[in-house]
Amino acid sequence: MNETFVTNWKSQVKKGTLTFIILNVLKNHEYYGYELIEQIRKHTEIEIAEGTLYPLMNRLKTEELVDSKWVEQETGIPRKYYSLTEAGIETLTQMNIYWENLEKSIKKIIQ
Amino acid sequence: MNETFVTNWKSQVKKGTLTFIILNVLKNHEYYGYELIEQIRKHTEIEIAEGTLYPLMNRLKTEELVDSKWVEQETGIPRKYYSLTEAGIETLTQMNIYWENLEKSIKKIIQ
DNA sequence: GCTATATACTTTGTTATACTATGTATTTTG
DNA sequence: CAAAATACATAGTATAACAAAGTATATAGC
Repeated sequence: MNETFVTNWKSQVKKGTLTFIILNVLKNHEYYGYELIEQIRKHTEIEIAEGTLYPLMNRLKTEELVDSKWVEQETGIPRKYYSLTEAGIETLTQMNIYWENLEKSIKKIIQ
Repeated sequence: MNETFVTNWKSQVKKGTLTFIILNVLKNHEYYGYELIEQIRKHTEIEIAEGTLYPLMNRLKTEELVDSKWVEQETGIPRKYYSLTEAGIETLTQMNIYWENLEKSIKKIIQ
């Protein structure tokens, strides 16, 4: 079969959806980068490479959709915690509307 | 607000979803390129640029997921009709599984 | 004590793909 | 007769996921 095609397609699907997922996850809870990867891997079946997440978080910060703060640990490496900004919440609202619409459209096409 | 971000995000979401949508549309019906754009615009709210569709269809043909045939018109420009190949159907099955999973995961995260 | 693994963040280079813009050609509409 | 719609095509640009590599600390096994 065409394994490369499907593999590649999955990676393409992540463009956009990852941003959307991350922002939604941060809606109710602060997380640090490594934790985000773990949480999403556990609760969904989506694998996020570190080389994907950290640049993504920096983009979100540049866009001022998320804020970050370093938190020193009693033991171990300091963690950078991310939280949604006001702009992030507003943007997420728009994204949720678009996604709901898209999801319905696709569902309609599939069945 | 951050309009550019959302606009850009929508374009990113299309990467991957477009391929998925096109293949699903072709599952039950043959269409020609221009018609695909129209059908999808009417039935969903997804806009596909011509400069997006035609290269996409060529990729799908190179990957042997779709086949195409020119059909002369009694009047007007000949149309290139696309249909799914066997490989296309199998690939689509895999994609549908992944999508269903992703959709559930996102739904779980959003609620 | 040493090594491997896990944690935690970063950067560089590559690749795939949507989009803008432009072009060709035919047909229909005002 | 000009403009818009139909129908396909391509070149160039921008974006984002990913692999791979690196830094640094902590822990578990031998």
